[in-house]
Amino acid sequence: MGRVLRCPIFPALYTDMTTRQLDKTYDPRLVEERWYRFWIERRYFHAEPSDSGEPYCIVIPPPNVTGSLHVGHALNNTLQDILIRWRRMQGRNTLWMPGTDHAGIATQNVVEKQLLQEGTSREALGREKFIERVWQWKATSGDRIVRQLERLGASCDWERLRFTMDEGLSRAVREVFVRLHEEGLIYRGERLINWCPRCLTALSDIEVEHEDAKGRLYSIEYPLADDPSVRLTVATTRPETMFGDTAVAVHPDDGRYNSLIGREVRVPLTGRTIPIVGDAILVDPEFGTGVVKITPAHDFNDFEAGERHRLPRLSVFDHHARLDPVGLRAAAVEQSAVEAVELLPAAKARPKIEQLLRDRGALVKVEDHTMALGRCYRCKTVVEPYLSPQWFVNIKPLAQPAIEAVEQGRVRFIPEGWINNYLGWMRDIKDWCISRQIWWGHQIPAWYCTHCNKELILETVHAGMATTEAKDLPQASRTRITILPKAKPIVARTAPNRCPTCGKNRFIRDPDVLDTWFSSGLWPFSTLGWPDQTPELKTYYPTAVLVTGLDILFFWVARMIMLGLKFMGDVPFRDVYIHALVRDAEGQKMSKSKGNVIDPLHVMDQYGTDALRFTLASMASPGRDIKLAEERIEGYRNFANKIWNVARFILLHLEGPRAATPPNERPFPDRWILSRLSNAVTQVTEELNAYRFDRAAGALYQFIWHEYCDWYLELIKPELQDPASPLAPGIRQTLVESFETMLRLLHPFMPFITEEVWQSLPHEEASIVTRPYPLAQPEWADREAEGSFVLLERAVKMVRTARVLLNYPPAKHLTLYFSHELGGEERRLRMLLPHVAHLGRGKSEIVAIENMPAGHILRLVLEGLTVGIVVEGDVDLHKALDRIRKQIAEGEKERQRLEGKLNNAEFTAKAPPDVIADHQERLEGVRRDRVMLRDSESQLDNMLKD
RNA sequence: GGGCGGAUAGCUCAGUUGGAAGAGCGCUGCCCUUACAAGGCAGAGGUCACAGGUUCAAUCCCUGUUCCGCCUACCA
Repeated sequence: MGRVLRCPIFPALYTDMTTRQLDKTYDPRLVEERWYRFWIERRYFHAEPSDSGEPYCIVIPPPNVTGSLHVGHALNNTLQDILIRWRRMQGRNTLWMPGTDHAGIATQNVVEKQLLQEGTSREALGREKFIERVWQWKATSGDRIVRQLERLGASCDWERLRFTMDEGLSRAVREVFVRLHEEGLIYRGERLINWCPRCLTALSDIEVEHEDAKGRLYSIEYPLADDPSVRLTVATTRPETMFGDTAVAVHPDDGRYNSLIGREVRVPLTGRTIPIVGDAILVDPEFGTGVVKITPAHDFNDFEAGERHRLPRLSVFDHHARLDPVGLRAAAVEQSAVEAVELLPAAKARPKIEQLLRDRGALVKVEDHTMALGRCYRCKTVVEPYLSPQWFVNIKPLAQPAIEAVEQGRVRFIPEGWINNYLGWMRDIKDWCISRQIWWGHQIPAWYCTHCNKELILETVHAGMATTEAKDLPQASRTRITILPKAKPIVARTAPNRCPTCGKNRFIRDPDVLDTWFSSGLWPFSTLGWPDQTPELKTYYPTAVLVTGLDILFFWVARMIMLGLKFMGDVPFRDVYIHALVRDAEGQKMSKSKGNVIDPLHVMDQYGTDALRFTLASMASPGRDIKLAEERIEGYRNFANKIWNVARFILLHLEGPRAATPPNERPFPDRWILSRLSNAVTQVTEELNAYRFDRAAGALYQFIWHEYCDWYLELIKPELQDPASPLAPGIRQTLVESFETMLRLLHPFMPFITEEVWQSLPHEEASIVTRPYPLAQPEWADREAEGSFVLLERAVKMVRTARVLLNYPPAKHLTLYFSHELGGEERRLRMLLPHVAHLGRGKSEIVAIENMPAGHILRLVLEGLTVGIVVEGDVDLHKALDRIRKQIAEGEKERQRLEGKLNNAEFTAKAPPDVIADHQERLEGVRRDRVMLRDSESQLDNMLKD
């Protein structure tokens, strides 16, 4: 004990620990940061296109710059790092491309909150100053997530770190935008879009999260304009939108109403009359009253119905989703009603409207009703369908090739089940709203000639908004402009010099920025240098695999496939590995508000990075969410400690000569462990090839703990502890060799402890990081040794069981007789007996013989193996008798089951021969054991009577 | 409303081209045996959700039911 660890490469690494002894427990805090720096200094993670080896590239799902490492990141990046480190060790030209995402709305929110605390706002600052401020924020805090990924051990090529707002990536964004616009695949138009009244921006369809909410269904009577005695009853969940109604619809085949089509009804509380139209798409005559109001400016279905019937659009909300007095008056709402509801958000306006309708006698009934509510995915505010001019991608032409690529298997999904999800979404894809009314992001490369579009550029956001804006917002925001849909944009890579129409050079740039996911959609090629044809692009595109969570399948994965195919002419990645969501131990989604968040940084502090990584890998079974419990992490912390102590053991016993022994001269334990090791190598490699991280981790755990530690180390201890042992040099060699191989096998999963331990072993290379990944050694496979082990294990377990059963103290001498009924096993058993004696614990003298001496001998039986135990002194035999009776009962059940089966004519006629032979063999064993057990039972009985 | 996935030991989860049910944690008992008590050894614990069907044989394949997740959707 007490060897000094010294790093042979960088002795300085250990200067502060030169007197450090190998403690009994592994302390990750002492080693992790040190080794990470070592790896970075040696540039092990850096890749060049000119490097040797088949390229293997993964682009990181760029975390938000605002992000802090959460357990989902930890899982995602652990899996990527396992793949990358594994492939690097296999000699591939391995690039893990890292980067962060500017995360438009999220980042803007973070900085805005800061400004609020400082008593100011982005509007007061103005656009340029604000953006400057965000960059400043990014410079100081934006790298936090990068440092946390380093902490996780992520072997990214940090020299290539990218950011979605880098100049290079921004150039790619402009290039893509311009080209798509040139092809007519990007257009600007006034549509109903999802609007977040808190973020004050448009959202794409998938940025809206749906949830069921309790609401009410209001039935309201609309009187016929020319005959108020006839009233149509309309049901709505949102009575506040009725002011914007521009028609009511009935089913054209509905005999109750179709004669009324073409006549008009009066909208209650207004001076307006609107037409009755027939619409077979919108109206289900079976539902409700069969009459539907149409509000094209505030409902997606109604918007489309409005298109079909060329109805006007009346917007009655402002951009804070409050009832807008200007809009209300434009909709001819009665003054008293306007005063009652103006500037109220929908939820507050609803009871007032309910009262107004009641007073008017227009409210027929109100029922409880559940409805789907959309919320902003960033701030959870209820989104409002809102009419405004926006930019869109005409997505169908891009979607088609992306559908085919997956159908043809050019992009594989793992697990495959998600393919249908993907295809279903892609086939039904809607145009993508890509403009956002925020400041932080890629500003749209479109300019308007202020001369030619004079009337179309307004200083207010919406005709109805001026009043509310002036009231609520500071001075600076009033300069905000709205460019009406009819304005003609000039889309270009750089700002235009002169207007092609009028020749003047006064332009205003479109104030909108692009959806964050527009730039992340280019990530696999923009990070590699596109639009330039760089060596990186040629070498590493298409990338090997994308590792991601399901939550961004549509946001990100689908768009990368579409844009990759469009601009690179090839898929961005061959495989998409989709991992699960990490939940808490109760299966709840982790969230700050629930307070059930497991902080990976805290976990790493407490248990070590390797323990966290191994836990996540172990639990990454496909198709099932991960319920992460802290006890599990603790278990793998113990596993790390186990490895640490193996290293201590080996260093302790390494003194003395080592010699390579020819395979056929190796002692049984060495032959056995090498055979098992080769098996583990094969298994781990196969599982990694199939992205079965859980099974690979399981195989490693099983091999290292339960084969290597529990059996191999115990088997060789006597030889190592015997200074005169002629076998010791060979065993030492196998010991070091097998352990080093095992460390390499484990390294992608537990990089820190494997490096730490590896460095303490004799070695020539600089680091385990660049050592080759183990290959299965066919010459190590040894069926003979594996067969012997099975016999050994049985014999040892019997001796151990016997001691426990008899309550036999370890110090008390035990004489054991073994016999084996199977021919040919006798010799093998004799060879194993010294090991049995040693592993059986305590002092044992073991003899193998065919005929046991008569007398006070207790016999135990296990699968054809019999052990006779000479009992000395007083022992409690009742437990042993109970055990034997239990065995007899179990054997009896098994015997009946097997006999029943073998007596079944159909079974013997139809089952495969090997199955039948197996059954027969088992039956023979059971019968044999039965004789011995009965014998033991009566012996014990007699002994107890004495 | 549509689609997908899950239901196996007290807990978290593996597994089986259909042929004697597995791990980790927890629990019980013994052991501080000079690598490791964050350990060792020996145990207890399961009609593999329910009901049918196919088969010589079903936890596994098929059908239906119940419960739980997730994705998706315009039913006012």
